[in-house]
Amino acid sequence: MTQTQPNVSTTTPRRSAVVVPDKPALEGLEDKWSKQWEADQTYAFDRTKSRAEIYAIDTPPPTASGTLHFGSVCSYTQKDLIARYQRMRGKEVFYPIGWDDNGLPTERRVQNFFGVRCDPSVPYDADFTPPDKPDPKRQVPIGRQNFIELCERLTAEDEVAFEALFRQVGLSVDWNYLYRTIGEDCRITSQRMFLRNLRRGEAYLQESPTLWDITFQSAVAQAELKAQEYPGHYYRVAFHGVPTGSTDEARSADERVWIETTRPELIPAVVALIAHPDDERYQPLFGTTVTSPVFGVEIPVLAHPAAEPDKGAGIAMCCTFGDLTDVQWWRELQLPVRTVIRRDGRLQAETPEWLAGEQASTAYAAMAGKTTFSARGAMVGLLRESGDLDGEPKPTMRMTNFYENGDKPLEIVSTLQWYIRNGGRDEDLRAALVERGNEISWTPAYMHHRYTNWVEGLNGDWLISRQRYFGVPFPVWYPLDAEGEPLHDQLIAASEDTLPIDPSQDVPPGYDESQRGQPGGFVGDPDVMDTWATSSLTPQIAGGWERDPDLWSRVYPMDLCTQAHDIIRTWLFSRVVRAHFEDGTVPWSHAMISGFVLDPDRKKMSKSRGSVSTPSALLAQYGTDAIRWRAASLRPGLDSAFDEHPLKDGRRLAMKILNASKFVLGNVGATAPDPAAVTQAVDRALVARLADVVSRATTAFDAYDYTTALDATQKFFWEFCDDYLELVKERAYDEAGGPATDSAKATLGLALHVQLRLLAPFVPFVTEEVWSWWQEGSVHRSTWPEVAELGGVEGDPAALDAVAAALIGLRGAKSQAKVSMRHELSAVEFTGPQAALEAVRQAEADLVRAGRITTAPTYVAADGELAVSATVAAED
RNA sequence: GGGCGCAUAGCUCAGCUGGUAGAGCGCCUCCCUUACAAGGAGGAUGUCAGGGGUUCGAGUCCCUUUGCGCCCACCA
Repeated sequence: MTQTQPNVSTTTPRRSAVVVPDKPALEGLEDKWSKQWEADQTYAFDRTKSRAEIYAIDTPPPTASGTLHFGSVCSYTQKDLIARYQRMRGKEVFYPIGWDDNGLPTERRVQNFFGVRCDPSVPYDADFTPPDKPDPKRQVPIGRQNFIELCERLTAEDEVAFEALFRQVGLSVDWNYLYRTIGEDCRITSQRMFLRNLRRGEAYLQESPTLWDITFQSAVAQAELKAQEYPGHYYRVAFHGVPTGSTDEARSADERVWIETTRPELIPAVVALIAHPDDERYQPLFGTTVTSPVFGVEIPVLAHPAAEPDKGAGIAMCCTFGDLTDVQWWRELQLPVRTVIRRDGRLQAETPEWLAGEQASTAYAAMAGKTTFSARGAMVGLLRESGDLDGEPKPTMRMTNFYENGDKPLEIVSTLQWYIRNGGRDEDLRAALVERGNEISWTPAYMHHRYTNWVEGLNGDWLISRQRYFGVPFPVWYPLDAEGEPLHDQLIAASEDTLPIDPSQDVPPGYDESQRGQPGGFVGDPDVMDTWATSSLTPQIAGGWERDPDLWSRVYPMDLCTQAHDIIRTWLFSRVVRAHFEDGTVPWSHAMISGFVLDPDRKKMSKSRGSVSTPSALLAQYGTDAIRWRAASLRPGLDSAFDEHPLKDGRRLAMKILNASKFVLGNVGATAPDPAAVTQAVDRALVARLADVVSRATTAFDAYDYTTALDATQKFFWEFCDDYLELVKERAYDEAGGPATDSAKATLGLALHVQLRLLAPFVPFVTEEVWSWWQEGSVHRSTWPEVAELGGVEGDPAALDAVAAALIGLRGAKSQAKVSMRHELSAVEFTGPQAALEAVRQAEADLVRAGRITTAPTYVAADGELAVSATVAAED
């Protein structure tokens, strides 16, 4: 990474000449200034600063596969507000970003984009070119290396486009620190941390039932589940009592036990019937056996408290595996494994060994090789034939687990997988990780509950292996025994100094390539790590952990983590886990959680429903500053419905900044900010009010409350334009000059100088443009305004309100009379409390000119609000 | 079923430690005014979801009901 000295200017010397364009415009500002910022390295991180001077931000690496939607732009902008504020407060902001390009989303995009699919059995083809017209129905099988090359190619293209978009959004990230989660540094970091976890026993390999997506043919983690309603039927099916082992001599072979199931195709995999221990209906059966319908397999009837008496028939068929309750029963009751579902979701082709006898194997042949759906149909036919199906199936909607990006229900398959401990199976660890959550300060505070809730509800460790291709490989090999079977308990871990490695290409120490896959030789771990296993290390990746100890010592633990609330359970939690194990810390002291931007009908925006508002079009139409202004008005944590109307307001503000600044600097000729020249009462009142705004905006920003900071700032700005500017412009124009004119010009210069800086985090392009007309350096490297720089100007903010009310009263008189604002007024009378009248009297000269009052106003003391009456002069 | 959030003008929302209801948009009326017509000025608009309680006083605090949303659990 290149290290460049940023363009820092703590003082903001005025340009020798003020250059104001005749017709200032918003168009082109994004292009102009993003190029200039790059050229000047305005946001480059100065790594010579100490930890205390640095503000470090961990920001989500966006998935470059796919399009960015409006909500993401808002979310990234909200983080950027904090970054820009902290930078202006004098912090050296460490604000890197990366692309999360490995993982299933990329693979899926590549499959669709090129019309291919990965088949590891296909050999590498150096001359492979993807089909001209991708056919989603007939994806071309290609080898693993070819597939990875296509992933590399497409992500590289996507990332170029993404960087351009992010620059257009005006994020003040330091692009010199850009990382890719599939890049070499990331692979090293990810593998190194895995090896550390492995050495300490925090990562382990285990064969166990796993939630399995049959479409992607990979295990998925608990955090990636979504529960959805899925239509099905209840089938009432008979199991048969048998005399053997029965305590009840009266039982006969045709005695029936009725169960209800939604998955009759799993009857070949049944290992027990289970009812609640207190369920009187089934107590006589506990300890006996029954036989399954059609197949006649003898299975025990057992008691377990997880069985619910009021569900179905109250007695359940336990299969390996139909659902997570089956897994619990299998584990706690020590039942055998009888797997019939293959990893592709079909029933296995060969008749399982426990289905003994002619009848059973004939029956199974009707289901073999079929999908669960077809096999279910076949099984129902068999049950009807044997008379073991009672009545007609009853339709039902049941909640079923899906992979969050999948559309077929998950199966449960017993497989060998890598896990990282996360407290899901360990009370002490869980408590420690809950405690880590308490060490973080949360914005909004209630998001902390989401974290605690999730950690306390974990029911298993974190499954990190995926049976996929485009990801970080596990840096381990396994020796093969004399039969060529891998010895998983004797794994060979790579040493840290050889990373990154790919065990399918690299050879473990003591072996050579010819021994790969040979009996007595070795084999590489075939899986890759899940995306989250790598992105859980973004603080380490960005901060140079083990790669750049000097950098690491200056940025870690970081100050801020920013993200949306949907990934608290994944990204946020997983980073806490990794940091807890490696460093015994939380990775950052503060978490700011953003909400979603929803469809206008308040549904979650989704690409499939075609409702994603493309940010590019909106950015082009309204300008980046308008979009950012909108983002800044969305409070952390709260979802909001997409609405195009406010974007116009944002644009209006940006235009107003441009025009008001042009007026103040060009037409009026405001002078350099100089508090000492502010002498007039109304001018002092304005500065006093501005001091209050500075104070409020600063307090709000310090509390990550950017909406309040924006609110206070823009409210003042509009009043500044509508009232103060209108009021004093004649005085400021006055060619005769004098202290009163000097005071107006100085006040305008001072107010603009402060307001541009208050607005800079929100609308960086237009403020930078105006700043460049009269100041040196970037407004984004100038110092955040402080009350002290207003020179202790004493003023009464209430006086400003009184004068503004007077001016509004004068305009109201003209508006009611339906005449132009240029029209003259006479017989003006101000009525109100003494203090307000006094303030108005002090600004009388300004009011007379601004209101075109032709006769001396009169003042009448009275209770209540300040009121104005006036006579509109007759039309000419 | 557990947890969290929300309910204020037609719309989107602000109202901090309780003290006479606010903003923007939209709407109505007016104004081509030498910063701004993709503008400007003026104006109207509310049983603060319902019901209790504390208090001199409640949009704000407590209890409760209802409705909506999110997270988690729910697969026989």
